[in-house]
Amino acid sequence: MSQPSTFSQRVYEAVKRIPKGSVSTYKRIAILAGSPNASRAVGNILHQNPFPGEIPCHRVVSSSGRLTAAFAFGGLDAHKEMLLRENIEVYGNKVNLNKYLYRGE
DNA sequence: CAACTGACTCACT
DNA sequence: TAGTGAGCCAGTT
Repeated sequence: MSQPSTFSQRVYEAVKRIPKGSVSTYKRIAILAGSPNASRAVGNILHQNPFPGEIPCHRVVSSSGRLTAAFAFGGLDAHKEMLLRENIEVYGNKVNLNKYLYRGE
């Protein structure tokens, strides 16, 4: 736990770090995981979602604040509902990154 | 071991 | 504004 071996492990940790009421982008997670260009890998890893409930993947959106259409829990609709539940306003299928984006510390 | 896929992003037309 | 192409990374087959 002190030394996450796989990139995926680091991705999970980064996603879990996102505070409630905030969102993060795949790119941001990739950077936190150690690879700024691994945005694709992040999406793939989250899609596997080995720990639904522990990994708030619904707080992870694309770089433009767009929600994912292939959400593992039920689709874009479920994704939107979860964001609304976190007090995050969703415009159509997008969120205001300028307002909800978690900039880390 | 090599190739393909995929919740991505950026740039150009 | 919208659509297409190329580049990058990790995991799976």
